[in-house]
Amino acid sequence: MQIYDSVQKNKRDFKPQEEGKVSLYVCGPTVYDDAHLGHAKSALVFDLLTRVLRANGYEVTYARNITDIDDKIIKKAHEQNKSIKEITDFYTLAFHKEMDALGVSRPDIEPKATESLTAMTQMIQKLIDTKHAYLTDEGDVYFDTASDVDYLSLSKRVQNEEERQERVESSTLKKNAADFALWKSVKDGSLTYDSPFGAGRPGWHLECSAMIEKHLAKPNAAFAVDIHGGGADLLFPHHENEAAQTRCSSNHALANYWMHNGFVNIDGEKMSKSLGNSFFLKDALKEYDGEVLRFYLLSTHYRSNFNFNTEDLTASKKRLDKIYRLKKRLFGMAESHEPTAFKAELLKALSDDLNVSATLALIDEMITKTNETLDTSGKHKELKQGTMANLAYIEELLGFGVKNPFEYFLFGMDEATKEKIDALIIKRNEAKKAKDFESSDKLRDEILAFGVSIMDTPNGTFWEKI
RNA sequence: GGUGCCAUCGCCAAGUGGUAAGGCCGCAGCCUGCAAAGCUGCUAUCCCCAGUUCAAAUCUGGGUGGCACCUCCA
Repeated sequence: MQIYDSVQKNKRDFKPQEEGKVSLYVCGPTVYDDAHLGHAKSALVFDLLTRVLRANGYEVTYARNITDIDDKIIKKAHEQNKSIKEITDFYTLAFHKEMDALGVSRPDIEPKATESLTAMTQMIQKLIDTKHAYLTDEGDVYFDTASDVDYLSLSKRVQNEEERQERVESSTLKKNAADFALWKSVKDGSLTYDSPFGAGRPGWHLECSAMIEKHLAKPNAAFAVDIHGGGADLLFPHHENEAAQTRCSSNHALANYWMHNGFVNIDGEKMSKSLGNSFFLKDALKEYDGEVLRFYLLSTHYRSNFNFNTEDLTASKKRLDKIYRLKKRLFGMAESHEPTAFKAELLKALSDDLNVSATLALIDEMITKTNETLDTSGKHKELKQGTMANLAYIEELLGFGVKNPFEYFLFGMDEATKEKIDALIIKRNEAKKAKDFESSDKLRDEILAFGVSIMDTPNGTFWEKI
């Protein structure tokens, strides 16, 4: 398997530290608002990664955190006159529901900041003991970036002299502009947690380092985790700071491989709430099957920037439809347990830094070839069983085609409408039988008006929601 | 200003030295009462210029045009 390392900036052969075992940590959401398409993209990318790693025989331990301590959460709680926990529980539940709709498997470990405070304060203490952190007169604890010779080695940023010399306003009492908070003292009576450094709240960067240490790191390994992932925006300062905290408080570096997924834009513009509906995942899920969104968001390579628009989304839906039509065509067939060339090629393509485009090309070629053979004559038992195995592998690796194919084509249709359509189809077939094509075509137009397409086959007339 | 990424058919998008995958759209055809679905065929020399090489979309240099990060952000 090959993985592009966004710190070394090249594709590297993947080798976990411990034979056959992979530890993966991904920065998850701050639960103060509904998830947007960018959250979906990130979750989807690392879901795919874990599937491919597992298919390659690795035993993967995947952790993705939930940030439930944050100023934005507190602000929202105040605005809505609710407790912090009400807010975080609500958005955590919503996040899970939406990820489920996208077919994103749950991580093995999902640590929360509120449940990691001991790990965090322990890490701060270590950093203070080793002179990598200092306490200010106001009770804040800052990481001393000047004490870490490797600071900025991750993002390869150059700190200019001006910045280095800068003495920040006396109120913050930071030694260096780049220094970041490990613990913020809070005296205004709002939410605080106890710590040896006084009441306050942990700095945001800290939780990931602490959680990794607590849940994934092996004491004697050179790297705390094999792979660390997240959105491209997190490389600096978030991951830079995480890396600094870990290397200065323990005897290992944070991660051997770094993976950063590209950003999602909407119609060429950076996402913002002013753009309205499609910003939130929950709204997109009202309009489209979660699996269509999954297919679409994964169809572009994870490192590229992604430009969300309905035209491309429709093209993706049509591609997914083809998988489901083949599933309908072979519905009920047994599945071969023999290895197929297709499965090997699929895994090979995905193992090349998640080359989804090459993978989708393989899938389309497989579908076309199968349909072509099926069109020519009846039998082909072996082909059918092999194809069922191929489709099952596509489900396992990519999560495409996991639904009942008949139900898939009914997305968003209520019972009453379905009954109306079925009734019209019976009427149309009667007209067809009587060779009254004028009536039957008129009835078809009525059916099409429901936003469906219909197809006459030797086995009867079927319809699909477009 | 600093750091970095990108530029392939109308649209989406692979391909990182050996002569341009795949999908959507479009056109022609098979099938069909007609359609739909499915299948077949057709559609690019890779932003520009110069260079390296037997050979470049792929390497180098210079342009031009996008974009991201540097502040909370997936």
